[in-house]
Amino acid sequence: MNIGQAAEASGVSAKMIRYYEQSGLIPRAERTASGYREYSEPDIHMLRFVRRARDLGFSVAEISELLGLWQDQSRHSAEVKRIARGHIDDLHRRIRDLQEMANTLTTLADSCHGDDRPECPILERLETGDLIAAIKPRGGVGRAAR
Amino acid sequence: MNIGQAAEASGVSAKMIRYYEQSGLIPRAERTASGYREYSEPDIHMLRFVRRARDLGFSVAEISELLGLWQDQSRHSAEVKRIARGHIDDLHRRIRDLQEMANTLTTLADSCHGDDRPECPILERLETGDLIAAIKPRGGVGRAAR
DNA sequence: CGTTGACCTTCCAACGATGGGAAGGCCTAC
DNA sequence: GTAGGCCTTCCCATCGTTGGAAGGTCAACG
Repeated sequence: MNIGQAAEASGVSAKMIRYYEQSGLIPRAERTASGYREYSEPDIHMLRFVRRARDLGFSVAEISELLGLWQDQSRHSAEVKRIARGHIDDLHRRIRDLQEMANTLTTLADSCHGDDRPECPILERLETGDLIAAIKPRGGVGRAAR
Repeated sequence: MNIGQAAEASGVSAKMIRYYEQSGLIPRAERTASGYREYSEPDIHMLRFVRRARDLGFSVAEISELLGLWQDQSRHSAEVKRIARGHIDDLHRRIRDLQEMANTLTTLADSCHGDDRPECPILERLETGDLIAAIKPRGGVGRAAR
């Protein structure tokens, strides 16, 4: 199976398949005499595993761990669960940060008339820094969320 | 005021101040005879505005719009509100995507024994693709969230 | 006046995951 | 044999941010 067909079958773009191979997440694919990558059913299986883990927001580093455990018949499920829990915590942190931003900004927007006058509490608060509540005074809420 | 002091006073790192200047978000700073950037109170004011907008998760492009309106005495608050609402919608989309991931993964993790046996529903579901619910079948949930 | 250390300057690179595109080779159907 | 659709590698861009190297400047201290 060509890389294009593998991409189609797995839902991972050909670009990303090459990238995953190059970065060591997945093993080097077999090659035909002319240099084309060749994929078999187990390969597609693995690619789908990777895509589903990506859909759950796992980083490539985490997926690398998960793939290792997936292929390790003597794994302990506790290890898998630990990785999952860590990722869930990460997701919750990001959700909380975004929610704080949304809450603050919603309060600001609600207090803005939104008409053709220039007065605007949103700009005023951004200017004075009196961001009502819940905004951490320093330390990268905006950064952590990106 | 030097860039270091401006960074201290505004909460924007010197690195980022240079980057913002270079990318056109903020105007070119005054320079001393020896080439050092010089910042005055209004400059610090603007930098603080930028930092607060970043803390609320606005992109640099959005901040550019907001800065323009901030300095435009004939602005319409409706325009500011429109940008804010757009960003709030974006935040909610990202929150929803992350929440879906967290929900699915929590369900999976809850069903995993987490002991020293290899059996693990998390890996099984990643393998089979039967991700219980709420996971969009395709189309970059994982991508959109990053 | 000289040295030292803390600052500043510009330039280049990296992160993480992904897409775009160019230049060139291969394969298949007609 | 040729067209056009694949494939290959390589480089670039994104976005916001940080790190570092190489070199200039400034203030304080002896």
